[in-house]
Amino acid sequence: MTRDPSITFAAPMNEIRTEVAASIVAAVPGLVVADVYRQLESPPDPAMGDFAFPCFTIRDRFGNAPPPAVATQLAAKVARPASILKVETKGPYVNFFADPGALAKSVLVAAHAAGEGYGRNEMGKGETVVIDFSSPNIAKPLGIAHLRSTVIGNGIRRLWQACGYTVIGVNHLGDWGTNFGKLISAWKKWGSEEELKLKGVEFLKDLLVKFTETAKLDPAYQQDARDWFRKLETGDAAAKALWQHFRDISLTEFKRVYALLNVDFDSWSGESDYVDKMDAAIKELEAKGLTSHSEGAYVVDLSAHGFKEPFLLRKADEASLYGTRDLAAILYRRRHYGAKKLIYVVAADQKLHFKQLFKVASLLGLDAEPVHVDFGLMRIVNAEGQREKMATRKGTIVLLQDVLQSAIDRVNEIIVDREWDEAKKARIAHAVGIGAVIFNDLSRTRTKDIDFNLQQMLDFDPETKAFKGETGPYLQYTFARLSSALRKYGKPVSGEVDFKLLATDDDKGVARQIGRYPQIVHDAATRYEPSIVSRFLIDLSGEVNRFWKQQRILSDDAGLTAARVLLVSSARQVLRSGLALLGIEAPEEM
RNA sequence: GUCCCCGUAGCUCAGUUGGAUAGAGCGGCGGUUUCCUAAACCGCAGGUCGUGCGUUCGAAUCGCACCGGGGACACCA
Repeated sequence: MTRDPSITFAAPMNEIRTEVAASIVAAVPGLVVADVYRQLESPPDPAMGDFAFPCFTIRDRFGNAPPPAVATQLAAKVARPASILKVETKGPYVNFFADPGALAKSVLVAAHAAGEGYGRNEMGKGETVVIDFSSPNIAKPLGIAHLRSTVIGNGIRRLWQACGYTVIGVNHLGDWGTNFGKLISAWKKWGSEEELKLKGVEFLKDLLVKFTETAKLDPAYQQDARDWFRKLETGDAAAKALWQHFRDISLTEFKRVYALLNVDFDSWSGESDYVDKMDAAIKELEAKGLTSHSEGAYVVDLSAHGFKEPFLLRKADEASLYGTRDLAAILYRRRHYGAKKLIYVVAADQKLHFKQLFKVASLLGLDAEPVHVDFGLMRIVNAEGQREKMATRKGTIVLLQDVLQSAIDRVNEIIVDREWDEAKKARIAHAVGIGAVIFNDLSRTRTKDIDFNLQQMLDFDPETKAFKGETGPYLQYTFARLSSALRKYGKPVSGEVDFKLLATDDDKGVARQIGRYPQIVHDAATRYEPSIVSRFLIDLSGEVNRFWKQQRILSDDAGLTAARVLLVSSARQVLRSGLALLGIEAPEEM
């Protein structure tokens, strides 16, 4: 599916690939270009060629000869396409070596023509998707665990935009529920406007923790909290005013962190916005006869659909649950935005919840595709050396703001001697520090759990004062190097150059990576996997830096310089574009 | 107990959806700068792909079983 050749967009490598497939089909009657195209692989080592055709499946057309013999016969029959330099047999494979000039031309003409739009496609033209991400709980500080949903969601949002979709980014704030009964109850007992002003959300969290501990010993507290939540849900003015106050304080703090991360949302409607839509959703369920009572609660029985547990609509005390609000929200998003796809970027521990939710929604006839994009948990290693889920109540929370700040501090150590004014230093420290943190998260497959480790997150050598290895700063550094060379060049980049001059393996290595980009964007979007972009940018930067060491861009040879300037400017453009997809800035200098 | 995710070099991870000799980064050892940013580049060392069966011309990749880590399993979100 990710290699569906019917999806066409500016993917220059695919043109040469099609030529290769056509040449094989011409040599072996009966084969279909699309099939052969799909079977073409990239050899594990560029020294083995650019495209490889495995001969295992066409043995029957060669008298069931062993694959290596088939390869030899096929190679002899293939008419070499124009953009292919040579055709070689290696074991069961027929390998095609793209002509460096032809490869460079096909890639760079496309990249230059598309400009900043290179890599985008029109797959989703006219369609809308809603993506729910970040979605923190009010009255708890943003912890490092919130980083995952925020940056993965932001990445997916940008990827789908790059595929032509209209994307609505929703921050579904956790601003409703029994917790707020507890919080109000706690506030009535121990609240202090002064402390709240001083400590902000941290103070609200302390109140909740204190309440939870006290309530363990005295059940009367629980009852008080339930009463307060009921008042809140039935519109009690005093309760509502306090809730609004806590919400405002939290939001102000959250927005500061989002600004640091360069993340924004189209909608901030949280759970509370669906309180007045829950009854309508429940009525729809009732109209279809899907509701029932069980153990005092009001539920949707899902046992006929392979679920042991029912979907809870109302608790025994009539109070709503987050599932009820999620149900109202999913219907609203489909109807209000006309979305064909509803994406939820939420940790893997909620898989069951979303399976149930999606099932209930489909029983109501939801005609959109809901997708739970799950990701691994951020774990913390506790005092006994055991991994466990981070939890606000256990105090095992690392503040996101603190992590971001220490990243920025480290960059400041590096650039302290640069001859820049303070504003510029601050700007670059911010871009690079935040880039390090975001990339660290987005560079691994999203379903894997992560052990929180600040040291590892900010892989930093105090001796040389530098970030090392496969990091955000590595990509930014590569970008800055290229920017520097182009600044020095100082002239407009021409798209009309002699591509044959880009003849070295180093030139070809860079061009090949640039050519992969459109397919990378497509694959990363359809697999909801920003790390595909991250890995690609590492590969591209590796090629660029190897090139940088081995070759010169600016030289006395005007023709070669012009060609290499085009190559390098395209690479730089892809770096900036790819980093932007990940939500990472690309400073010109660092 | 049932279900889900993960297990690849000392550490952190890739592995083109079943193909060639399993690749990077960090850490270790050794190199590279009269020249566009050395936050870089090159080389060396380091692997029974958790274990065992099976499917296949071919398995890190698919199936089954087991081991280890994490998570979920109705009135929290």
